[in-house]
Amino acid sequence: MTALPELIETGVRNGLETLYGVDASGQDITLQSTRKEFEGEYTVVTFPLTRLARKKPEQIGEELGQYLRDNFAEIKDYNVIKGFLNLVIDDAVWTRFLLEQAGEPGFGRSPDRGERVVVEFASPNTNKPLHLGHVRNILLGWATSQLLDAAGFDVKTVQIINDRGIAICKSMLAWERFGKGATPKSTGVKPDHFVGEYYVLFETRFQEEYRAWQQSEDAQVIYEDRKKKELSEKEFWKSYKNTYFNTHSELGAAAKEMLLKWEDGDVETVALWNRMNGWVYEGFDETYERMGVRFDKLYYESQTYLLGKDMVDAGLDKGVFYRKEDGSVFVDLTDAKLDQKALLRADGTSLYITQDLGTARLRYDDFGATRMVYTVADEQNYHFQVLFEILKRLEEPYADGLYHLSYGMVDLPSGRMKSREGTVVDADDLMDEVIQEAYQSSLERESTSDLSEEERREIIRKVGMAALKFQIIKVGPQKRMVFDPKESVDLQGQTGPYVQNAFVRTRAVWRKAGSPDLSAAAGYTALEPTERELISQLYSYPTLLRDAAENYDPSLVAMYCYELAKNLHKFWHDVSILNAGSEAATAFRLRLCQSVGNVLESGMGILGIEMPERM
RNA sequence: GGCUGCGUAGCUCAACUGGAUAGAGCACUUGACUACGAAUCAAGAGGUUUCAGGUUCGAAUCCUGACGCGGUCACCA
Repeated sequence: MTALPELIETGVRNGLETLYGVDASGQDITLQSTRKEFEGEYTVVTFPLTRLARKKPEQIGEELGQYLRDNFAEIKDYNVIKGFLNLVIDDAVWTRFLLEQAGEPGFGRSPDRGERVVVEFASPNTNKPLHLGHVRNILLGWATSQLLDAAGFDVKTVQIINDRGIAICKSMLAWERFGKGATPKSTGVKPDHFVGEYYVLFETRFQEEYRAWQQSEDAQVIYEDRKKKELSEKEFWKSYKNTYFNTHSELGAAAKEMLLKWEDGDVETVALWNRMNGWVYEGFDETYERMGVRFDKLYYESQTYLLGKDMVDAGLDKGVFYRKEDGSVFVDLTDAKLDQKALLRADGTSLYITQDLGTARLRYDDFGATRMVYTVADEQNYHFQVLFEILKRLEEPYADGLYHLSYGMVDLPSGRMKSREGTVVDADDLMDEVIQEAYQSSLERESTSDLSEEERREIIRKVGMAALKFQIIKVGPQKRMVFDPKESVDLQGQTGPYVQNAFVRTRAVWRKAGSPDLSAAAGYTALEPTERELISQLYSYPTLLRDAAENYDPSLVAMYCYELAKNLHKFWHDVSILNAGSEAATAFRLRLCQSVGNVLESGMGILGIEMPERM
């Protein structure tokens, strides 16, 4: 069976040729699904055809509609409204599709492409626990990886963990000085939070030190010397903070010394570093597991930050890069409307971008992937433009398959999250809250009262996580989004639980039906509008998945699932299944429920959302 | 300031990439459970798509300008 959109498009082209004698092979046919208020499933827009056919849009619609109806059994009828030709598909097409194709295992998924893609997401620092920003990153990255998997790619998920640098040294120093040997175990604090507390403690102590110093004579001299008219004293000290850290601060000096010792491989320092990072990973693993994401490989900056120098050499040989007199290496990207960018310092040490060059190659060597997706917030758009341009000029074999999955930051109603103002929303707390929310909501219902405590807890977990995940994933990646943690996460309306509820209904009716004989379904021919709507929606699932994958946009899948669930609810309300009046109708509707349920489970599964059998 | 992204109902988001009367949910008003599950359904109200021009059969979408809000402009990561 030819896919309907292709069938219609070629039909239109043939029609144009037959009716008007014009060659429409190069003509784009504007085809869309028919809006709800009109009859039909597909709509051809005839405005663009006026130039070819040299007739009015209405007349083209009329003539084309007749041609299509007469020549294609699939097209049963048509109607024309202004420049829109609405086509009514024969019910036999829908029933055949439902009974023969929609139920196939893996329906909607594309066949194997034999192409590998690496998807990076999460990639946190190790000095603090994960927060709401990471949550969006992780959900988006994971869903995209599953989406690409459904589109036939061989997907590997990775992250690069920033486990080195001054930040973790601050935590280490604070723990060493003020921790008195406390451990996550001895305090009962989740290990990554434990480490984060020492990072915060460092900042607190540092601020105390800084404020005390501001009263000193030295400080006053500096202030008098450098103050600017437009800055108040308070603002001046705020802007001077980094300089203070690097020049006067005792704590700052100690932290920097610790970093140097780490870089020198000092045994004690490295041991402490390992210990504290170990705690962090233990905590992260718990969070990842709760979120339902896995990684095929972890990269650590401590092991990769020196990479990329050989690629700089290769670039110099190729003449893509150039060396300045002081020995630093640059690339000139001004002809690509980008800037000049440093790749190596004068002292030969590497930079962030150098490391990214190296890890790109490393991933290629590790996986042989021809595509790589980087899930990183849009504040790094420029960085990735530069990175990708450089890799292209180096003629790396994967250079054409690079994609920056850029996403907008998550804002609170009060604006951007700021750790200094203590407005950061913790990932673990957030999950606790939504599950608590689902628990409260479940108290109002009796539907699972016969289940064991453990089963009910599991359902509540699934419902809460679905609410959280769906709320975040349903927003298009590029869009900055507002998330209000104080406002309870919705469980009704356009939400994850709403979709789950539709799924649960499809299962409930099957439980009730027992194990029925469905062979009578073939005898059902006259579809209800709500059934036709559901089936044509199922029909579009494979295309939807391909589109979403091509655009790296899981929100399209979320919206699709919502729409499908919505129609299932309407169907549920409009028609009777077990008391349908005929064996054929009951059997057919059970099949329909089954297929809708499967697709909902498949689509939501791609988003990392689990479906409960009951709720 | 240069570059860049965004601005849609009170709020959170859509709009199939230029197509029909700009759609959903939340909140608000109203109706539907002795029915296969009411975490549901149905109905109402809510809009000068920031503003001003332009392109064309047709603009939330493309172009120009203004206003507003982000991001980014290191031999930092």
